[in-house]
Amino acid sequence: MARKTKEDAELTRKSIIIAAREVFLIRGVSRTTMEHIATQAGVTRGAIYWHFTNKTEIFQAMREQVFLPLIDRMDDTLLVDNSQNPLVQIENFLCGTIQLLNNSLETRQIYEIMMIKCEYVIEFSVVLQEILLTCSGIEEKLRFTYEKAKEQGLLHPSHEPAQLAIDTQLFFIGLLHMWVKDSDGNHFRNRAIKLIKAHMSLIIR
Amino acid sequence: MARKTKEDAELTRKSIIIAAREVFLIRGVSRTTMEHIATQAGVTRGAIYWHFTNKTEIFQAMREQVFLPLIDRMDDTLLVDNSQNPLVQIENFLCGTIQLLNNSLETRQIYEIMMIKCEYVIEFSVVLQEILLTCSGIEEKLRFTYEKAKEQGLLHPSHEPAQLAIDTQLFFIGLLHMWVKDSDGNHFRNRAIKLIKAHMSLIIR
DNA sequence: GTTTATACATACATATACGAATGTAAACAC
DNA sequence: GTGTTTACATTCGTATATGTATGTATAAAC
Repeated sequence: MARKTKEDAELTRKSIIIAAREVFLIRGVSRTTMEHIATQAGVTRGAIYWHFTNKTEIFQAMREQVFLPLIDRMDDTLLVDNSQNPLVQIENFLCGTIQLLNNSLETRQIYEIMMIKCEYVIEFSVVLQEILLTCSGIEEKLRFTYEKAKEQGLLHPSHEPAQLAIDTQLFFIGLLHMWVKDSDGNHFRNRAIKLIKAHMSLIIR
Repeated sequence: MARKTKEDAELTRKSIIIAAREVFLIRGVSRTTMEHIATQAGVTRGAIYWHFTNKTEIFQAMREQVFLPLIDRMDDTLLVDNSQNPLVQIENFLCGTIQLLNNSLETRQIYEIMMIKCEYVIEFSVVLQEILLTCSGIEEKLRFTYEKAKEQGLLHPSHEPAQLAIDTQLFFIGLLHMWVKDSDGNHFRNRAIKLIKAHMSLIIR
């Protein structure tokens, strides 16, 4: 059909990513075909192959929409802002992530896709490596913040920042996984904020 | 070919499940075909269709091999054995699971498949429900054990058994997920036991 | 205003997967 | 020892997915 302007082309590119997200969520990444995505986006496979070389590239484009903001927000909340109580900073970061999941359908769906609608085979091993790297980054920033808390005497003397950082990180990874799986919301989604506060209260004294 | 005895048939059935596990691990559940499994098992698709109606049924048969023992072991460690310190019981249960993963290739692979090589689409929603149910069971049993600990004065007065149970559960879910993803072993696998002890030490006083 | 590159749609060739139907030889029941 | 069922292997039809090649109309470059 008719060629479109650059702006139009960028629009269809984005609509393809949105369509992919919607179909990934329902059918899982492996089982969705280019045709599924094309139909959902209201284009043909030709359009998709013009913008992306294959499905993995669409997946990566989708993933960047949530991971880059996550790291930014983490830096903002944990590293930059130095005015607050470090423990409150951590709590704010964790609660902020949950609130983001609650408020942003897009983020919520992409998390769900990445956690339970995707098979991390060799083809996706790069993604897995990136996830591990991101986790290392989170652990480091948590440790940094817990160290600030220790310096300010907010922690129990026997608690080591490194241990607390990992414990909080694993708690939160577990929470995110259950948050995603608990689509009814009764077990984890509705209680997430309370669970975070309870976790932090275990650490304070 | 020649018909085999009942024992032989049971053997091929089991070899199909083993083959499925090996292929699932490499290619992911969605991307493995019956042909892949058949080739790996040294049989034809005909044999597989004789023993199982479809791939999901093979997956379920594989899954039962680890989930039923898990629940049994949980009951044994947390509920039945009343002689020990409840907090030690919990630690033993958690460490025991990690040791099982270390010692049993089969368990390790099935966990990996269930966590990062499987897409939980509608077809597998039953599995997801079962996982949530199992988690509820774990939480309940942890709470029961933490209540015993509180009765014995082993907990800090401000710590509620219900909160501790969820915190420990989420910590452990996170640990299992990272344990599986960390195939190099440097970040989580080698440190898992230490991390569990650190987590429990946060609770003791 | 002509040319060229772009942004797709369409068509095609190839490969793969599934489930069912059919074939078959030996185990088992009698 | 014959009939029947079992435990598969083989074959077939159909559907679906992929990537590429080609067609095409227009935006943009000049």
